[in-house]
Amino acid sequence: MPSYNPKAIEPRWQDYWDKHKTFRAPDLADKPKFYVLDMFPYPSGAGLHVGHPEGYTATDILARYRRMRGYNVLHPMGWDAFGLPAEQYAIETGTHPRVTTQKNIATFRRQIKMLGFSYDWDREVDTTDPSYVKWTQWIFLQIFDTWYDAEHKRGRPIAELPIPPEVRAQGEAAVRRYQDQHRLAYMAEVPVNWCPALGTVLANEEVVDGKSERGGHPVVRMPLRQWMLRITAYAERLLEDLEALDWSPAIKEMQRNWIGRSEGAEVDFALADGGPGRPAIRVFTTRPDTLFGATYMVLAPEHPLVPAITTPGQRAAVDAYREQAARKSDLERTELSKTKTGVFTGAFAINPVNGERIPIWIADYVLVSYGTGAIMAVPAHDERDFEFARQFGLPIRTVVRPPDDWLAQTGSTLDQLTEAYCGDGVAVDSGPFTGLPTAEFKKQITAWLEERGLGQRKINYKLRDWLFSRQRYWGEPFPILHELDEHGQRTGLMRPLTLADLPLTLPEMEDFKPTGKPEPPLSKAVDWVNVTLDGKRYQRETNTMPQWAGSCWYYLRYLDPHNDQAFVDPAKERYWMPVDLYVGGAEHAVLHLLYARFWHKVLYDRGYVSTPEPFQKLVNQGMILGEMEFTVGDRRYTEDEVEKRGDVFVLKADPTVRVEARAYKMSKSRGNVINPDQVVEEYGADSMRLYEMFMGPLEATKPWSMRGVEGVYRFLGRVWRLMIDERADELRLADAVQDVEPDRETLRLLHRTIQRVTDDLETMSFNTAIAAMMEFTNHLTRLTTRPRSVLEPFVLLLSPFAPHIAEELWQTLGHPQSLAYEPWPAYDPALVKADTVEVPVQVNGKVKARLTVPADIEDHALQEAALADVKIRPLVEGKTIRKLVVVKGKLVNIVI
RNA sequence: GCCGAAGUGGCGGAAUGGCAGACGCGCCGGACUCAAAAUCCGGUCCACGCAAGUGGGUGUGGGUUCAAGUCCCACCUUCGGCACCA
Repeated sequence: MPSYNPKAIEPRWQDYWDKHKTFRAPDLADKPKFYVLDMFPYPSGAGLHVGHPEGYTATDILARYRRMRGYNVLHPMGWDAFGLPAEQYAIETGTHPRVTTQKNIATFRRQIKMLGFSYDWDREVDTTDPSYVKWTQWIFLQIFDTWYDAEHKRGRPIAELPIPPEVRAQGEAAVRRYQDQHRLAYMAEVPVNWCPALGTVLANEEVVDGKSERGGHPVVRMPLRQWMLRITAYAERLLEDLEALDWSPAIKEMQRNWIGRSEGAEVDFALADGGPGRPAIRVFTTRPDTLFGATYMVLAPEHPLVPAITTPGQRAAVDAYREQAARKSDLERTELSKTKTGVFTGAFAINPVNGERIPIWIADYVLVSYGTGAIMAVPAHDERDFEFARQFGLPIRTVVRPPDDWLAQTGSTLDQLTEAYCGDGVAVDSGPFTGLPTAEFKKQITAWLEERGLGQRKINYKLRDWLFSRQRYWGEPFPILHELDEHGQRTGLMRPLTLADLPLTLPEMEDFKPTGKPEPPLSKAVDWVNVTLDGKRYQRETNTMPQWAGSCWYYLRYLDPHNDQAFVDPAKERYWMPVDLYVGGAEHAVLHLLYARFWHKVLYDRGYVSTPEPFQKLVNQGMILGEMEFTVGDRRYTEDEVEKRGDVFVLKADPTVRVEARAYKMSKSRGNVINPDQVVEEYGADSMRLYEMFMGPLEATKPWSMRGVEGVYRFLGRVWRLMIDERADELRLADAVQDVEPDRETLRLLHRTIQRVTDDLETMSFNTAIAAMMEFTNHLTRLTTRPRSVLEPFVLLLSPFAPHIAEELWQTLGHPQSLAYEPWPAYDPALVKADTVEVPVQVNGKVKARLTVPADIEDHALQEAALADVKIRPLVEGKTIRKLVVVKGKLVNIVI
């Protein structure tokens, strides 16, 4: 096989690496460690997508590079294998999800192995494996066993939760209930997103525009008793600790927005006309400085005080509105938000700052789940309140003076606003606070309210507690038993399983279909559900955990995947953590990363991990789009049929027809999906890897191009021919390869290339690293004798990118061992420098001449040479030189 | 609407404030070949010109600077995220 034949080379080296366990990472080595992690895939039935190898190749290159730099590299792969699609498929075909899942994993493993990634396959994890589930359940029990000590800002064992004496006085059951209310994992009756088509409840995050994220099925709201994780307790730390992480500003911002911290005040509005016993209405506001402008209040329709305050005359209208709101999904609530709706309750409240009576309304633009579920409405300074006030003819009172140009621009006057002014300003019409700027007002009014017991400073978050249960079969069972009384009814008390009881595996069931009701399929496994323990009867929890559970800690299991005594050995955890580089798609920017960070912090508080954050550096690879398409309406054209005229593409045949030229997201329906199997079949894994890295910056969205793959394939062919005799029948070195000293320029270019590739690897600029190697290859191609001392380091440079061809060449160059642990080539800075350089000479910033001068030329010599140049002299003669800029060894600019 | 990222040849893209377009694709020409493919060599931002050359050019308009794709201000477009969060 004398010509480059990846099909012959690649499987052989993959076998070699497998057999020799070349990439096995020793547990605890003296070497510095480097933990480089990919977001593990969900093994879907569709097989690997070209998007997967993009991130995997990037991390693989760095893993191989770091090994050569002497690091102990941890580079693992596994399967996020619980999840809806496998179960959906199972329901449709009657196949057990375990069967489908294992089949899909086998496909994914084959495809990933065919790309030659240097994973330590001994560390492979599968979230559905009972030995993995065991520890997912164990971690859940740790969360269950933890309460959040707000004072010390950390999670602590539930046994350390202070029990108020009045609770203790009520006895053992009361204490347990009190504890259960404070656990980080707790059960609550919550309005959930019930999806009838999927037969499950979905997390808020799994609902997009009122439809299920998977499948786009409609979702309705209904109250249900569910498991919740108290992620909100960690909101502040999740926010603060972002600071020190080496993540892209975009992702950090997305997480910050999701957490949605806002600072303000809670203020109590007393009910008018009420006796001393009537409760006050508490609102949250970020603008306590606008209290004097509050002209009405709004409660969420679900607010618990609504029935109590509604006057008889308004009851019918209020009840009707509440019922209507309850039926509406979130989608309908927002979609119909063009015009605001609401109903007056008939009740009035007293504005605490001025004693004014203001009406209390209910409206669905106020959400029961945020803040206190009630607001004070300041229509002059809040867009939503302004719109509502207009709708219902409520008074609008300006209490912050807008800037004059804003008034002019909007056509407003101080008394007649045409829209709400939401900016800062100086207070007007605000009693004793009139004249204060917004920030100062906020401070003073908050203190004023606190003194009088009317309010206090308050921080609120958009982040909600995490709905953690699903009504599905294919997930981790909760390791929880519900206590039954003598009548077989649940008492509400729970008993966690112990480590010895784990893993609690799924019962084998003939029928794992959803029940069609919010009753989980596991409830049908009667034998499994009913348990007697220590003479007491229990029922197992029949919900299962969501897919996120397994992915919240898999990066820890890789450290010690076969340990059956602990989820990870503490010494190994200390050695490897944190993850030095985590690469994956931006679709996980918020949820997976936030959930994993939350679990990690709980484990950290409980002393099981040593770092407060799991992922030190995070990089999101960009999306790979399909090939460029030229379309007019639905009609597609080829590149040859169109041309560019000015800024747009038109048909060659009819230039009046404008052609849409762009690349689209790959999708089955569009028919533009690229299959990695085919690419590897045709060009080999090395070309696939190289192309995905050469397309452009890792983080950019970029279109696929088969011609581009061909381009890098040709490059590898050129590299091959640099060293291999193509005409020979046997694999042997070309005659041009000789043990001679390289010429000066070749040596310089070699060192320059080492420098460029090394620097680019450090900054993950893979595309330019490849360009540098291409340039060097072009130089070597022109040489008739090619020194071995140049080719060998070059092969090492190439090896992280295209490992199969590099191993093959390395072996042919006479090395019997894999190059995986060869030292990375070093460059000599002295050799990188050229002897002479070309320096442009500008006159008034325009290049007019070029000088070839010694690289280390002194400024004054360069200046003289520039002025003396034949092209420059006539341009400057007789003119006054106003300024002369000399950039050392780089450029001369003469300003006249 | 708000937040974030990005706009450079026919295409993907490259450029610590210092020669815009590296590298690759495509295209044009040449060599090799009976021929083709493959390969190798050369050319390829646009306009004018036989040429030497001249002028223009990094989404638009301004600004800072000896010098701006790069820095500042305003705007336009595309992509991604959030979206009644008080």
